Amino acid sequence: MARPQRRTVRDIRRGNRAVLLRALYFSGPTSRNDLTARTGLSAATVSTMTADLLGENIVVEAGQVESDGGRPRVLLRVNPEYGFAVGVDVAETHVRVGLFDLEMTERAKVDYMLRPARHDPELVARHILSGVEVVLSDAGVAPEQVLGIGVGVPGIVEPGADGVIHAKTFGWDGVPLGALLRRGTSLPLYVDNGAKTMGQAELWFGSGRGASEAVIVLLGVGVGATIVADGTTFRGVSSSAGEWGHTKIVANGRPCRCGGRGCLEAYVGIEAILDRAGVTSQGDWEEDLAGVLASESPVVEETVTYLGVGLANLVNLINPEKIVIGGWVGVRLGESLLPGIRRATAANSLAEPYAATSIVLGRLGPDAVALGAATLVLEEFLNAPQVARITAAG
Amino acid sequence: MARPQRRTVRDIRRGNRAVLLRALYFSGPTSRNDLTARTGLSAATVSTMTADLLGENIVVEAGQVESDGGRPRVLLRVNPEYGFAVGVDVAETHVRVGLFDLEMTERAKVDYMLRPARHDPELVARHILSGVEVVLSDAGVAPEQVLGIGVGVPGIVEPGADGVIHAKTFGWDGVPLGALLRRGTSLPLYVDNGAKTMGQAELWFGSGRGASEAVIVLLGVGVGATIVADGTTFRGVSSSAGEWGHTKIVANGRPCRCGGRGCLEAYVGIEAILDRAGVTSQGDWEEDLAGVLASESPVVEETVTYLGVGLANLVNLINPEKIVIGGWVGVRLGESLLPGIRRATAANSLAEPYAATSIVLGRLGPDAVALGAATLVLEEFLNAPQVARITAAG
DNA sequence: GTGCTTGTTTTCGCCTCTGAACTAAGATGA
DNA sequence: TCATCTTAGTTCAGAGGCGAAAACAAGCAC
Repeated sequence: MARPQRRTVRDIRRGNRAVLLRALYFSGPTSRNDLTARTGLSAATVSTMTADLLGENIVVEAGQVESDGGRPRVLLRVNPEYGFAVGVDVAETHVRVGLFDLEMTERAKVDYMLRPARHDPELVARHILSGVEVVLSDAGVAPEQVLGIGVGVPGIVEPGADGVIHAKTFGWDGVPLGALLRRGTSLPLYVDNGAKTMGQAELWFGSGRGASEAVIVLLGVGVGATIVADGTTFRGVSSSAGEWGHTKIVANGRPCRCGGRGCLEAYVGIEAILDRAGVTSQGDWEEDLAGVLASESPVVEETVTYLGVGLANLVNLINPEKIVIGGWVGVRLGESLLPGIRRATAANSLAEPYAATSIVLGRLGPDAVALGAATLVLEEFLNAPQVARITAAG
Repeated sequence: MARPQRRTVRDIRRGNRAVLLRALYFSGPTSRNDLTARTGLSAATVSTMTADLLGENIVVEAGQVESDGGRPRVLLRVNPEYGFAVGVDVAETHVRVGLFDLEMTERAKVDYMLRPARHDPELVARHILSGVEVVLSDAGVAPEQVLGIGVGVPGIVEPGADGVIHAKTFGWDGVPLGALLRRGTSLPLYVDNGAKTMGQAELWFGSGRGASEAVIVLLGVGVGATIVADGTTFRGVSSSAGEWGHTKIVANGRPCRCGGRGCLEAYVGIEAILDRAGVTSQGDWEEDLAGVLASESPVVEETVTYLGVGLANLVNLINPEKIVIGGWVGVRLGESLLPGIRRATAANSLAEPYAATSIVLGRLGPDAVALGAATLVLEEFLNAPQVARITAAG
């Protein structure tokens, strides 16, 4: 029942080109010979296609490897400077703009502080646009070299060209951030939920690397998840899939800031943890959390249990091969409590799917949101290199 | 990060052939002219391809439609008798074997009763194999005409050729039903969880028809779900995705027969409903449930609430465009309580994803499991018609 | 230098799609 | 009755794509 999609002989070339480029990107320097094995394409096709890519400067040579008794292999790699991607993290307290080359090395970045409760959409858009200018000039990159701008934001992002956002905690209800940005730039824009961009980053460059069915959970102020099915982020019909933090684990339980009751976030979100521990925060949540973890408080054990229930629900429903625990709260909890979290998950899930899952910690830091946002641009580039280039130039 | 998959020019033909056949199958009698519009293929391609399909007897003519002032269109349809599919429902109390033509019209069926607690795998396999012989001879269909056998079973089915099953309630732990069956037949076999085959049936021929992102839930003795992503059943890494009945909605809640606590099934499974209502069953659960529903018992309202929580978790996590409530308990509850179920779901889910979801009742009866199992064969046929035929013949 | 090995490119045949020209089959109206 | 119009379906030539195999390239060993 998959959407009918006619194919013509040209699509093959495009598809195989993407396959080749992906192989080249993820395997690092590789010879044409290796590429035939990796992609399954014939040597002939690899040869002509790499010739094209070299001619377009998308791929460059990267030395040789002598072989015992035969012609040496010429190594190829994706040209990291063929183009650049901007990644933006719009968070509660700041807007961060980073410029990345194709290898996702950060070339420049700039932060703008946001006053809490001052999340004027126009201001945020201005920060992003001026941030783009700043990082470009800092890194000496021309706008024509930029393949696109990825933006990670809190809340739900409607599908569609306007990038309309609903973020209750932000006071945004129907803010067309994409449209606001498009007034100031003609570069391709990709707006997505920040938990999803972080998930994207962990999937491509962090602990989720190589997984095809996975869930990357984000534990921080908010609680969310990125569900990965068949190697790509699952978005659901209106792009809001993955709102794990507001699934209920205690029917009619603790009230949540979303207005509901018994949400997972109302147990394992940072505010909930501190509240349940009876901590009145002085503003530094990280320190507060460290205090709770160092204490003998039963809240710690309870938190592990609740988290285990939440994770077990994912195990039973999604049956992933890997669960990555990310977000600063998640990583902090995991550092000392991962074995307990695994036990709690096992206790609440079915044996078969649990046995198929490995639960690991994320290994990217707080910059993962911006990196993941830039990865949206990279993904587009790898899927259809020439098209992305044209759009960017136009 | 999707699996690299090289394509050659031949794959195009295969893919387009599948596209064409699907269009023909789901649109009913259609002219070549309509097919060009529906598939996006050129008239030339449609012409040569339909000629092939007519030659192979996969497609047949189905009359004409006169047009005002031009050559009349010749209607085409899939030949319902090109091949047949066997669908098997292995349930707690019986094994049912049905023979379906390509239009999924049931041509013959046979039931075998199972004594409770007498679920010998060998016996079940023998029932299935002799059932296949019976329905074939009843319908006068030769084995060579059968494209495959689909089997829906309780529990988790491991991916792989042996069709290994883990079904706690059945007393099956690692039963290789597929391997047992293969000893008695050379036809292609498809073994899948019964909730998934039922979901498949509702998706293709029932209330889920046309939905691309959907969840079909099954409420009966057990509670499960079929998650549909991009038009196909999502299975997870080891084929056990969708174990919704054992997701927790009350941390540390009521004990469940799976050994866990607070599972959804321990609140809305039929045994749980009756237990919570204080009914001691005489054996006729349908009557018992009717009694509970007719009473003023608060258990009814509570059940609606718990079900709403479970459904809301799906809404938040999966963001489907449609939720179909199936299974005999689900349909019975839904008949009178659907508005309340919708309210309870709304109360426990986020506004945006809830607004994007419609919650409807399943419209296929208890035969949906066998029908869905046969649909597994149909799906294979539509995806690669010629390959399926060859396998069946071999 | 001559043979051997291995990597890369070129040549050639086959396959698929599409646009355009062409054929088929009925309606219409003088 | 028959020329003309309209719409459906088929045929053909051309372009683009892939793979097998032959050809070419570039080292090593003796």
